[in-house]
Amino acid sequence: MCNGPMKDTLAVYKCLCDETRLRILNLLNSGPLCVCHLQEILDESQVRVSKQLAYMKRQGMVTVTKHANWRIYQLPESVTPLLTENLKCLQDLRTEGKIFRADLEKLKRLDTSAACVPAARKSCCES
Amino acid sequence: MCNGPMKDTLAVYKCLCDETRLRILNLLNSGPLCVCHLQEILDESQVRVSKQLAYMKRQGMVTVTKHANWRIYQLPESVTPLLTENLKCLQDLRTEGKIFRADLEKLKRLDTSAACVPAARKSCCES
DNA sequence: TTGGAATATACAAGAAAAAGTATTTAGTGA
DNA sequence: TCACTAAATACTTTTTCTTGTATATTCCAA
Repeated sequence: MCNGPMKDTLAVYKCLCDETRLRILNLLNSGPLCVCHLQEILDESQVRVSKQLAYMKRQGMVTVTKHANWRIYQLPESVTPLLTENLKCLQDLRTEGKIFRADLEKLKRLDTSAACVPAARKSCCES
Repeated sequence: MCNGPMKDTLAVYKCLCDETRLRILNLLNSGPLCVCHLQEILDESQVRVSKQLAYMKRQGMVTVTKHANWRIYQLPESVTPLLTENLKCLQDLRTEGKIFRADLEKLKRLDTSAACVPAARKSCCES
C-alpha cells in the first residue's frame, strides 16, 4: 500500500482523474455509503460503480466494511495530506460544479431508513 | 480552454497523474525552462518530453514562448486554485520524494549562461 | 542557400484503462 | 435447501494513452 511517495502520489491523482471517481469521492466525503446508493445517485450501472470502487480500493483511497448483504464504502480513517487537500478543493468546486452539487442533493433525499444506510450516515443526516 | 468546472478539474488531474508530467510541473514551478533542459534533467528522449509538454499545453497547464530556436515552457501567469494547491503539495513532497529533489538539484547545476536559459530563470537562479 | 540545431508532428504499434455482458459469490430469510 | 438480493469478478471488446521511429518545421549562422 505504501510504495514510496511517488507511487502514493500518483495513486491519488489516478483516482482523481476520472469523473465518476471524483463524484464518488465527493459523496464519500460526506460520509460512508453502500454501493447501491452510490449506484442510484450516480445513475450508473452496477458493474461500473463496483469496478471504480474496486479500483479506488486497490489504490488505498477507500475502505469497505460488510453490513449484511451490503458493502459500505468510506474514506479511510487516516487520509494523506494530499488527498485531504484535494477533497477540500472538491468542496470548493461544489459552488460551480453543478454535478457535484446535484449529487449531494440526491444524497440528502435518500431514504435514511433503508437497511443499507449505515448508522454513521443516519446520524450525520439527522444533524 | 474553459470547458466548465468538471472538464477543467479533470484536465488538471490528468496532467498530474503521470510521473513525467509531475516532474515537469515540479521543475516549472521554480521558473520557465526550455525543452532541451527539461530533456537533460529528466533524462528522457526528446519526443517523449515534447509530447508530454504538448499534452500539458493542450490541457492549459503550461504556456510556451519562442526564443530563437528554443521553446520556453512555463506555468501560466494565472493558475487555477486547484493547480496552485497541488503545486504546493508537490513542494511538500520534495522532502520525501527523492526524484523531485534530485531534479531540482540538477536544475540548480544547469549552466545558466547557456543561450537557451531565459532571462527570467537567470535572475531567479542568481537570487 | 545550405547545413545544422531545437522542437514538433505523423504514423504505427503496444500497453493500459474502461465498458459491457454474463456469471459467481455471499449473505438472508422463507 | 431454495430463492433472492447486493456486489464482485471473468472474459471480451473498445477506447484511450504512451511510446518509438521517422520525418517535418523553424530558426539561425556560415
